[in-house]
Amino acid sequence: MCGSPAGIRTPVAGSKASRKSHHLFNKTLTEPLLEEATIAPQSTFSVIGHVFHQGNKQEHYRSLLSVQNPNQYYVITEEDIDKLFLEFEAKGVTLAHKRSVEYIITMFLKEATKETQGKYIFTMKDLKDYLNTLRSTYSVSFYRKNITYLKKLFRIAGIELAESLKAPTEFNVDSTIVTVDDINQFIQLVDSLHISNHFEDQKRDQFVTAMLLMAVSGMRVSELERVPLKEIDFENRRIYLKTYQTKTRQTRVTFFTQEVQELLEDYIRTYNPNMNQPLATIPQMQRPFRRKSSLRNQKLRPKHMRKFFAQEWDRRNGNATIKKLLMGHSIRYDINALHYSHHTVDELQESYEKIFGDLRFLR
DNA sequence: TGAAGACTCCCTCGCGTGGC
DNA sequence: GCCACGCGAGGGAGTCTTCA
Repeated sequence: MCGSPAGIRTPVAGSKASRKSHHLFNKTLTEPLLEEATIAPQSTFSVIGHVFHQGNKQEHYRSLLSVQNPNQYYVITEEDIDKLFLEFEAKGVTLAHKRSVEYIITMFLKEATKETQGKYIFTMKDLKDYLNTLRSTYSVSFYRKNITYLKKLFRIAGIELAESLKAPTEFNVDSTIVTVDDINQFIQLVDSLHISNHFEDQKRDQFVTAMLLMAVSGMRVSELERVPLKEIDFENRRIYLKTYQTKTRQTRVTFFTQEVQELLEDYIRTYNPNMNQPLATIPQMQRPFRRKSSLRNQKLRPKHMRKFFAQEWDRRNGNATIKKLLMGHSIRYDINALHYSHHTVDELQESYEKIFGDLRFLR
């Protein structure tokens, strides 16, 4: 193992350092291969040939190494890393996702390998130690992520260990239960901050309206951010989400209650916001939870509004297929929804009214 | 305040299995 | 051999926290 267990979080988490290390993914391999490279104090390597072998890539790289036991080493080249990221670029993944994979790969290369002129070399023991450290330091889900992208890199590099890497299956599910009372208490808490001048009028109204809109429509925070106010059909209480506005790239329609309709209209009348902008952005929704300790220490977050929608729909015995359609859940394996249970927008809204028509929070 | 880091959520894919 | 089904792995976007 090349790094100390405690060293994983700090050096890589240092954003400046990790940003600098991104040169890994842009550099092309031009240097002579492994000339007089040293891997570890006890192991000396030197180039013994530059002939490209058509067979196993790892054998080829090992053939370039003059070591006592070449088979115990695994080699990752910058070209392998470039190939990994070429795939992401070709797919057009988001910058955030690319960065998160870069972070995982950089962490591995830095902590578990030795770099010599554009080559990253490690042993099985290095890998085992690294994985043990990861497993004991981070959550299961983050450990799983690491396994996923290391496997991908190993496959590209022709490292057979890829097929031996298995991640634990368990993962954490946020099973927070959210009721009308929970949301009422939350609003009271916000109002207490408002009264004590910790919340400006507009901020309070924007925050509460946005939270309730998500609670009654089932929209995600990111979806709320992508819908300009002018695209909300206030009169009919409908929101048509386009492909670029949803997480799943599927269009859908969702609805909101009369109470939220009144809140939205009041907000617009009172503050005259830019109708080309959304009701609230993600930072505007998140910041109060960081800034205000009483909000920070309670259980609800913006994402729980969508959970409330799903849970309250069930508590009121709403139709499961319609819930899927309103929330934008996949119906790929739902034969009923896919082939038989089709609904017009009016029918969906009629069902919505039956279930959520009397839903109110502010009494 | 924005970006990075550390997760969480949930959709899709692929493979194994069992019934016909 | 085909098909339906279930399940776990893979994968990528979303969300929240931390940091400079």
